[in-house]
Amino acid sequence: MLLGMSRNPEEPVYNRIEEARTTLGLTRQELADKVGVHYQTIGYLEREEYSPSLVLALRIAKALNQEVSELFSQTPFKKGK
Amino acid sequence: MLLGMSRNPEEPVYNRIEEARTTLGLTRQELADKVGVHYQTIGYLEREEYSPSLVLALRIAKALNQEVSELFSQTPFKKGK
DNA sequence: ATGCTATGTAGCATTAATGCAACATTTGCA
DNA sequence: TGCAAATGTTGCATTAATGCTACATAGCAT
Repeated sequence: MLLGMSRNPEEPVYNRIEEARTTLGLTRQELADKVGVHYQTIGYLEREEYSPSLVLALRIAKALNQEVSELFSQTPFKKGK
Repeated sequence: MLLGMSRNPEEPVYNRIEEARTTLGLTRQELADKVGVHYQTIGYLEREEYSPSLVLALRIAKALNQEVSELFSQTPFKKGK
């Protein structure tokens, strides 16, 4: 009825969170504070260990002044946008 | 320690899935098949009983030929777009 | 009326997303 | 060098999202 094996979903979602975050000179902790999650959560997302809920994706997009479609994609991003 | 009370989250996300779906003349079952979920799941989303994962939101947007930001929002939609 | 199709609802099981704590590692800077 | 901040990683608990089954209801044909 239990197993300590979370972290590692099925369907990948690629993102540019780290790129957009560092562009704004923000630390993970600061971004986490802005969107109201733990700083580790930002880490998991940047490393693409799992994909966010839609609500979180919307909050992050707003915090980073980007469109959801500019930040997240089902297909890998090319270099330098 | 348990309660059969799922269905009913905290933070609402508004959407136009039903509007976009009927515009295309699709049934819930058909949309569900296109995005690979249960037809009830589409129902729960349209009634805004919970919000989708980002992956599902991306798939739905693609199936309905819309931008994620056109389909989902943290603030209610006005009438007729 | 009968029947069919689309939709609403309820339960319960499973899995992914997130919180949170603890500790390792890396990097920059005094 | 060493310290401190930022980040990586692990483990476990909790909750939301989804699957799935079953049944009720509503509308629209024939």
